[in-house]
Order: sequence, then C-alpha cells, then structure tokens
Amino acid sequence: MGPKTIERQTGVALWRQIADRIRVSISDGAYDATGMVPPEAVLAAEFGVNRHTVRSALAALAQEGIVRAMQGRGTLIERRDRINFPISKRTRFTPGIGDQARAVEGLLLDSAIEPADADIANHLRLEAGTPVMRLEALRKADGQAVSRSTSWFPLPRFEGIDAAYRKSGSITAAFAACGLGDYLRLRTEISAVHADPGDRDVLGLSPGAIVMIAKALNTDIDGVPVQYAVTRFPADRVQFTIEN
Amino acid sequence: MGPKTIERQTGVALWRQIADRIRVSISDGAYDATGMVPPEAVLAAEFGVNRHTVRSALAALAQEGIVRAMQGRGTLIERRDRINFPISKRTRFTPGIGDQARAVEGLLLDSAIEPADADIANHLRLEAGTPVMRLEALRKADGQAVSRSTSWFPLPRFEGIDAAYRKSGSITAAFAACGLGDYLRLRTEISAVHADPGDRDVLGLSPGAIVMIAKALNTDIDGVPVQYAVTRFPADRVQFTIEN
DNA sequence: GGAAATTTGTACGTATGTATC
DNA sequence: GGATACATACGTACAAATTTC
Repeated sequence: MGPKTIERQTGVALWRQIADRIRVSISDGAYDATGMVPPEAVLAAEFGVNRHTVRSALAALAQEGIVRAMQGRGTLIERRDRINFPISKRTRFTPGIGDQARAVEGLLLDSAIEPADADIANHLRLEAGTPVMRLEALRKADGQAVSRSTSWFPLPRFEGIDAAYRKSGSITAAFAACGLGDYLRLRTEISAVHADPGDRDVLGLSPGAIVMIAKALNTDIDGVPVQYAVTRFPADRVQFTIEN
Repeated sequence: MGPKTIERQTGVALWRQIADRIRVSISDGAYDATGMVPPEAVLAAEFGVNRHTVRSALAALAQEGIVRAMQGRGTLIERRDRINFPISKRTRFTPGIGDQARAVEGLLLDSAIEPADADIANHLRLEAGTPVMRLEALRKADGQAVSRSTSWFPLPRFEGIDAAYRKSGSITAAFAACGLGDYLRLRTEISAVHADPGDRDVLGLSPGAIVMIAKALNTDIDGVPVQYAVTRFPADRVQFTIEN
C-alpha cells in the first residue's frame, strides 16, 4: 500500500501512530512469513523516525499483548486474530463466531427496568415511558473481550430475561426461556468511533483504539420488535461480513 | 451515556480526544436543541480540563468546517451530516445515497491494466497473473468526499470500463456500457482502521480520523464475479445500514 | 439606551510530554 | 544519558463582541 509516512503535530504522538499502523499490518498478515515484526532499525527507517520512537510504539503493543520483544532475537508476534462476525436475517452471536473460537462466553454486567426514552420506544414501537428491560453484556471469545452491548427488551413479555441471560450467557437461549423460539434481524446500522474510556476499560483497549458500533433491531417471526441492541466491537479484533 | 472522562499521557493529546468526542456528539444530534456547542467553560468543566484545551479541540473542528466560533455568541454547528449507505443484494452507490445529497459525483483518479495478485485472483475466480483492470475512484456528495475506492475488473470482459466510468461517474453506467445490465452484491466485509496519510489527503480528513473499509464482491446474475472493490469511507461522514 | 452577564479572543507565564541528536 | 526544541496543558488575567434585563 501507500508510503509509510506519518504526520507530526497532529495531536497524536508519533509512537501511537506507528503502533496503530503496525497493529493493522499484523492483523493483515503482513509479517506472517517470519512471525516477527521487522527489526526496530528497519521500522525506524521505514517511518522516518528515531529508533527510540519505534521502541515506544512496540512497548505499547507489548503492553497490549500483541508482540513480545526478545533480546537478541527480535520482536515476536503473539496474537493476530480478527474474528469475523456474519450479519444476516438469522444473525446470532454465539453460533456466528462459534467455529472461530473455542470458548465463547456472555457475561451479564448490569440490568435494570427503566422507562423507554423516545429513541428506544421508537425502535421497539412502544409509547415513550413504557417500562423496558435494559441489559448490559460483555462477550468474550477465548478469554478476549470481543463486544460490549446494551440491549432493550419490551416488558412484560421478556420479564426475567436478565436472569435467563446470566445463567446461559446467550441471548438466543434467554429468548427461548421467555418463550420465544425464533427471531429475525430486521435492520443493522454500522458506524465507527474512537473508543471512549468505558470501552477501553470494559474491552481492554488502548487509547485511540477504534470501536465499530452495530445498532440492531430484532423482531419475532410476526415482525414485532423483541430487542433493540447497541453493540460496540473493538475494530482491531472484529470485522463484519454481510452475505446476500 | 458514560462519564465524559478523558485520559492523559496516552499518546493522544487531550484536545484531540475532546474534538473526537464533540464530533460524535454533534453527529448524534446531542446539541440539536440549540444548534450550538455548549460554551467553552461548560465543556471544560464536563471534561475536567482547562478552557484552553477545549479551545484547541474546537479550533480543530472549526478547521474541519464542522463548527464556527462567534465571539460573544457561542460556537455554531455548521455541519452535522452522516450519510447513510444501504447494503443489500442490489447495492449501488449513486441511488443508495441519492435522496440524501443533491449532487453525487464519481471521479476517476487512476486506472491501469495489471496482473492479478493472489488475493484479487482468488476473489474474481481467475488464475493469478491474469490481467485485470484496476480503477481508483473518489466519490463526492454535495462536494464532500464520501469514499475512496479501488476496484478490480476481469479482462477482456470489461475492457474500456475506465473510460466509461470517467464519462459517467457511475459504476452501474460503466457496467452497462460494457454490456452488463444487472449485477448483484454477493458479499461485503466491513472493518475500520485509522486513516492513513493517503486517506487524509484524498478524503480531506484530519489526523487520527477513522475510515471504515468495505471489501465487496459483485457478480453478474449467473454468479460470475464482475468486480472486487475495496472502498474506504470516512467514519464521521458515513454509516452503513443492512436491511434483511 | 445602558449596565450587567455571557461568551469568545488574546496574552503571558510555568510545567510536563514528545522527539531528535 | 544529557542537551535541545517544540508541542501539550494549565493557570490567570483581561479585551472584545453579543445577549439579556
């Protein structure tokens, strides 16, 4: 691809720009031939910076557990996984990434019954102020956090879905426990922003990291909304695929 | 949403973190009631920083043309558009955003006949090394750059598609000129990364900006690949919608 | 119209972070 | 590691434009 130029005095430190570029290169498999990052001196020359600056970048990546520097040998790539998340009419989280990770868990972080604000009510086709169940969940694949979601469910239809999710770690299973056997993905909106401190904390991201946001509406087979969800995915670990 | 905390000594300047947060708030319509950004002193208190730091953030947004500060009055929001780009079996660029912008243009930046590398050949179901047409295009909506794409087309089927695209500014029209009346979107992959200097240059982005990358495969009605495209969209101007 | 309050613009000084050599 | 240069962030004070009462 393009030249490895970086820009100064932009509000983003050079070492961070370089760390972000190397992270993407690793993710793209650019260094798969050797399983190593090029030597610091080579990277410094490529980016046109001092070797100390490259060292700062690699130290940040080592902190994230992506590389490990070994004296006298070089800098080893520890992890280069990007999970693919398929989106379709039958979008489900766990089976969707099931064959890409050994262990998939869903953790209930928080839940509460709250009056629906105008936006949520509109999506779920309720009157504003109607009580809804809000559910915050964290999903992990092989121990790595891959998404952080906030969902809203209409009440009283899905009373107790929080307890069911806590037990099963799966939305599909929690729906089944509430008597909903099948559901469909009606619409998904995808955007991307910088991770906020909450994302960094919950998902274990570094500052300046990117999260992709999927806003999704699920309905039952009759087209009645059953869930509106806003899910935040770390962009360096996840990508989406839409099959038509 | 969450608290407006920001983090220090992370390689990303506070003013840039704050600029990014305000840009998203504007995009989300958080300030639509007044059409103004809150006063500098209020923002400074919210983010827990000095007023000068907020001023740096607003200066960056003013540079992007998103806000305009007016002495004694406040800081006016100039632009808060996020174009929605629908993805479906019949995904097309121009009609897809047609009702959201008055003028949509497609500019041919570059084109060349090249041997397909392994990745491109695999997507287009060709032998590696087979000549293909590579086409670089920039798309604008109301004068604002909204995407930068690189497409590959099999030859000799689409010989001259670059000239047809230059004339029409539309892939659909260029396909028609080559005798292809209809085509389907088979698969789309979506990821997000930091804008590289090329993106910033071509799309007019600020450093640290985010681009969403859509890798798309189009086929004719018989399922034969006709185009593989990698398109980069500025995340602060575009979102995707998938309707199932 | 005039005074006060609000809000952005400018200026100086100090401390710390970043990057080079 | 030390010296140097520049960017970042804070603190304070006051000027200039606009709104409010």
